[in-house]
Amino acid sequence: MLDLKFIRQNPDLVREGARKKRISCDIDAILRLDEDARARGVELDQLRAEQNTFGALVAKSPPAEKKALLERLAAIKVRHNALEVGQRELEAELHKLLLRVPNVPADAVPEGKDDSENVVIKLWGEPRKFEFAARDHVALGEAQGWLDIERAARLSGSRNYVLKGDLSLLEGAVMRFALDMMVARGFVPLSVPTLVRNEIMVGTGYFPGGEDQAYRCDDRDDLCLVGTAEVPVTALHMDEIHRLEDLPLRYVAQSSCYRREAGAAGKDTRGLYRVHQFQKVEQVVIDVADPARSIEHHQAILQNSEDLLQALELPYRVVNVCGGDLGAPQIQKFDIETWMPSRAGYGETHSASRFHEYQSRRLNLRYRDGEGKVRFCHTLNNTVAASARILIALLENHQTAEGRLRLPPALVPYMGGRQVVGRAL
RNA sequence: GGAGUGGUGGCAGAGUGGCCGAAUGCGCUAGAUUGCUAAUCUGGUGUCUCUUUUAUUGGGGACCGCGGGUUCGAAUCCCGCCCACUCCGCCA
Repeated sequence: MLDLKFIRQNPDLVREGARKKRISCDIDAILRLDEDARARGVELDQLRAEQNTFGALVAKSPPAEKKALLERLAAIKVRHNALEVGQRELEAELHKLLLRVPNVPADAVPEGKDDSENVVIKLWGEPRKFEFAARDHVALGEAQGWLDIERAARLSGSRNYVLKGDLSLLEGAVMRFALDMMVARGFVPLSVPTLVRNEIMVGTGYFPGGEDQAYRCDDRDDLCLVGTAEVPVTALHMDEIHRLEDLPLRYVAQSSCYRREAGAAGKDTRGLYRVHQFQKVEQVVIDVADPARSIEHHQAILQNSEDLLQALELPYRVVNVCGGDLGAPQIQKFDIETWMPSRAGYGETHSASRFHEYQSRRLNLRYRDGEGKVRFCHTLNNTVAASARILIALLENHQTAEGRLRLPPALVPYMGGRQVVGRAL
């Protein structure tokens, strides 16, 4: 959410930001409502002030004077109530619109309509050239008895999977490696709920707008399954005012992630690429409202994930996500795409976002600065490792000619000291 | 799921219709005092918002879990919800 004052003072900047993101929103309607609401607010405050002064007199007045006072107060109340009802409606409407105003993207965000116009800013590693007929992760996984998609479909429908044996262990190994790496870098590990209140989804910017992508409980419970640990971790300190010396907060959390993938029918239907449930280790940073510092954090959390991919010996590229592919909440986003031979291309595995105050304003997540002023925090997050997709990359990039799987040295200690797993096919 | 108790400022805790944005204590903070530290004394110490001022400042309004209601007036009374705790039941 943007500051209403900011919108008032920079309407063109906000309009231009929305245009760049290809998100429609009616700034003029907001400004009109805002002006109207403030005018009514002033009048309401005046009426309340009168009410307060005369009300206090009632108690002290002799009975003879009370009647006149009460009559006067009754008149005030009539006007007040009429105004107040309208004011409530106005404010509710204003808030509704405000929730949908997109954050203003950074100048460094490239123009573009969708992901095809994201700008590659870095390449690392060489895609491997196979001197044998390479299998895709499904073929390899099924041949090794590591992957069972058919039975998973019986349990839970399409886009689900069962991992078995060494692949199940490998999932745990990657997650634990990611977690350990982040803890070594000073991030505080958290285990958090994956079922959160509706309010938390709004606070982190997923609602309104993303309802179709989230699994919701029925109306017995006001709960949603999160698509990422970003949600509960970023919201952990909502409604709090942090002391300056407690910032920055650096958190890392592993969680299950749930995505409905509505509207993706027929897209990426094979294998583990687009699934309803996966494991992910996520990093979240909460710090002071300093744009330069946010940029430093952004670089740092991007680097963390690059370091992980390099340790896993997986070729990747970093893209600067263009306006049209950016979500409403982000100032800027870098995606990391990892080489996946079966796609003959790079597939998105990480997403590093910078939000400024957009989330913290919704979450009422604040701190007291050096002058004692209360301000909204800046928030950022990035994937460290997301299980299903990182397994695709590991299986496909590190398969051997015999159909076995070579493990990068970083994972060897997490797989019982083995350097290769699976039998020769 | 049933029965009960409770939710007040950073924390503890008083407040049961106007004298309450809220006692008191702790914490924090500034100053005084003391060779230093500790202790003691004095002052300050919530958030949001409108308005005024170049700014400091001044004035108004709102907020005592959340949302409604009663009343001229609500932290206080009533209703709904959320949360916590205790007991019972059920269950991994």
